[in-house]
Amino acid sequence: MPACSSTGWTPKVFGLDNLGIARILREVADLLEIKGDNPFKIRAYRNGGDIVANHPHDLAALDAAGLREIPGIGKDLATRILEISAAGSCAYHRELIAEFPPSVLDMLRLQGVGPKTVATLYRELGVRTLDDLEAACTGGRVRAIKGMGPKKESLILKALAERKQYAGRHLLPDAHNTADAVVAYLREHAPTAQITPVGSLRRGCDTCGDIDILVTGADGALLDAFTRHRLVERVLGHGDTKSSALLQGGFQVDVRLVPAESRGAALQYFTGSRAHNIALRDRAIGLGLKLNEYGVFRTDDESRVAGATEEDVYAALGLAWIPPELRENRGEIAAAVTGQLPSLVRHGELRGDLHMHSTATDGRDTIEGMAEAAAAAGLEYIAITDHSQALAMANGLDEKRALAHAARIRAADGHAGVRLLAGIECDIRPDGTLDLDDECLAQLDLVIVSVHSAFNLDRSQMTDRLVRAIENRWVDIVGHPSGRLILRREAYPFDIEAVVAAAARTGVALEINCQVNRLDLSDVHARVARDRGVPLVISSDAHSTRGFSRLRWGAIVARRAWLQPEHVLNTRPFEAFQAGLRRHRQPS
DNA sequence: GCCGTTTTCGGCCCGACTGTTTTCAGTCG
Repeated sequence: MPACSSTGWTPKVFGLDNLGIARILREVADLLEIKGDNPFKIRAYRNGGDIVANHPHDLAALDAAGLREIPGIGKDLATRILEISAAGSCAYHRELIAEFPPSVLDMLRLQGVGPKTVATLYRELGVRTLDDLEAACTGGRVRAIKGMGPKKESLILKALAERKQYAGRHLLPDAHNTADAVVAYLREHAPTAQITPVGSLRRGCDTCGDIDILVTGADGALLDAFTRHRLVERVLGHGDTKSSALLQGGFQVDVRLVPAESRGAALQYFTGSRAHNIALRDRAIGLGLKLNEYGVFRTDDESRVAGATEEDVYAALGLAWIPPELRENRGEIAAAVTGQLPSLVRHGELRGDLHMHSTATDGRDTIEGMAEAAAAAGLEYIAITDHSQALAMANGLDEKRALAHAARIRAADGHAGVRLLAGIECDIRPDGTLDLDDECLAQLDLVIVSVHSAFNLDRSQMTDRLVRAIENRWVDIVGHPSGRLILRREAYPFDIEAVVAAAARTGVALEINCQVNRLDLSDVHARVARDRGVPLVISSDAHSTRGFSRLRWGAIVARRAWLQPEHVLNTRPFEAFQAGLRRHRQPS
């Protein structure tokens, strides 16, 4: 737990949270790259940005010594982070902005446009914005530059058009659907080949930028077939071992052929995050080995040590096989060295689902219908948790209706062999009080509390709101605790440490909500909760009988958060689950 | 800019593909 030491603490005026700090560090890296600075310095800043963005604790609360304890943060980065977290920016960043207008960074995001091109366009043609760039291309000025030609020019124009059409990233389930369709198509053309999606999809990241598919046991004809897939809009590259194409809907799909003896090494290489792979390569070098996508080789005589299976590759590096969801360089390599990797929870281990809606409010199906669908999904128990009155739009329940609804749920207990709990998803008002009185909440079997309004409170107000709600005697679970909508809305600002501490103190569980654009808590926050001994639940928030299939995505988030079955309340049998709820615990 | 059982300097992951070249630089993952 980070603590503020007496030295180095600066009261914040324009302070930034981790994501804000990370954004500036990454921007420094981009600007240095355009400037043509030392590539390793660029990497240090970019790496620093990744570390800050994924750090579970609020770095603004640390002093220089505390920051420097984080691997990858040295003297200079610690200084920059302190400056940014106190003042909202740093002098070094401002110096770089003075050299290159920040609008040139938009150009870096274009497919096929890198830092050298951006620098050249700016210096030779004075291109500062995407509009400038479009004008330069249509005016034929880009092709006049040495090293560029008409193809480059039309490539940039296409990239500009696509940028307008597609935002770039996609929700994990959408990526899965597209990947499944492409894999099925490839299987038709190469029935005996081994075809596996890798990359961020295999790691289970909540969004995917593109889809990587690895193929063993096929030849170039399969790549030809891939480029003829009916959804392919544009072929970005087509060689002997790799083809890239842009699909309708904005997905970029890369298909790579690898020989059988390299399959494991390629699976590893194309699955691991950049940080995980760099750490593994470092480790290989330390062992006198070289790791690339073809295998593990001895440095001295280039002889092959491993490569056919992932297990062999990790074993050659002295490591246990690491589940793909953990390959983010967040401690998994150290755990693999000492044999302390977690035994991750699996979707099939979920016995219950604690968050769903029925026709009483905004659900589409009846209590009995939900019970039948739950049974079909292999669940042993569910909680029906309709909305409370504040959500008038959803026909939310007042105390009287909530209790009448609870009676109906209890009357259906055991329907289709499923145990039913009479619950509620009760709104948390802006001041942290709840939308139903305690007398009503006390008579229910399970109470989830959620924020559905007033997202614009400041950080301390939102933190107080959540903590106050958690402290209500009858609250069992906090639903979608951060309020984020992936690719649409950032999480509201709040202090995860304070919320987790309150949950730990009271025995309240935090939810991993499985709505595909929520996945809330996130992997990083769920891991904080786990580390503090807070119980978690994985819940579908189903609004119809089809909603139970979403539990799959929550299980992936849980795995990325290093959760084992014992960390997840709804892996327990019914009675043990009930005993784990806050209302049945003895007050401490 | 970071880091250290090869340590305070001198390393730092690396190969495929494309376009503009005629041997390679830039981009991407």
